[in-house]
Amino acid sequence: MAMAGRSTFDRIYAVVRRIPKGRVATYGQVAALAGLAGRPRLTGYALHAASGQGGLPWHRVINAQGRISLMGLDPTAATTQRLRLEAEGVPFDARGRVDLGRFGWRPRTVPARAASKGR
DNA sequence: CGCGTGACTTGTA
DNA sequence: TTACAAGCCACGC
Repeated sequence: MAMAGRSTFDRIYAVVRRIPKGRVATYGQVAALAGLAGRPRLTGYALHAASGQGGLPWHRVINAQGRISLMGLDPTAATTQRLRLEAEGVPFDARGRVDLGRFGWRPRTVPARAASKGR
């Protein structure tokens, strides 16, 4: 049993684990999917608390600017994050940003042909 | 229980 | 394009 008292953090972890490989999600995106719309900071907080958790693809979570927030906090971890994403096929541009328009995660994918039309 | 801080976001200048 | 301010909630002291 256990599991009854799902903490806010656990919900965030569940969402992060759902991010497919080769895609990235923003803190706000994760927060919204976790039922915490409007509270993106909690996502960052949860990830910080999960620092060291194995199996958690925390590196797939970046900020809305397509940038790695850890830059000013833990440059070392930021480098690791970037390397992991590049290894999964997520490229960074010269300014160190990811094109969320192409590599941003799209949950509930495929709105029929609406999306397949473009491209 | 109160205050400050923060892996954030959005809006305005 | 960058910089500053306000809103938001959980954790640590």
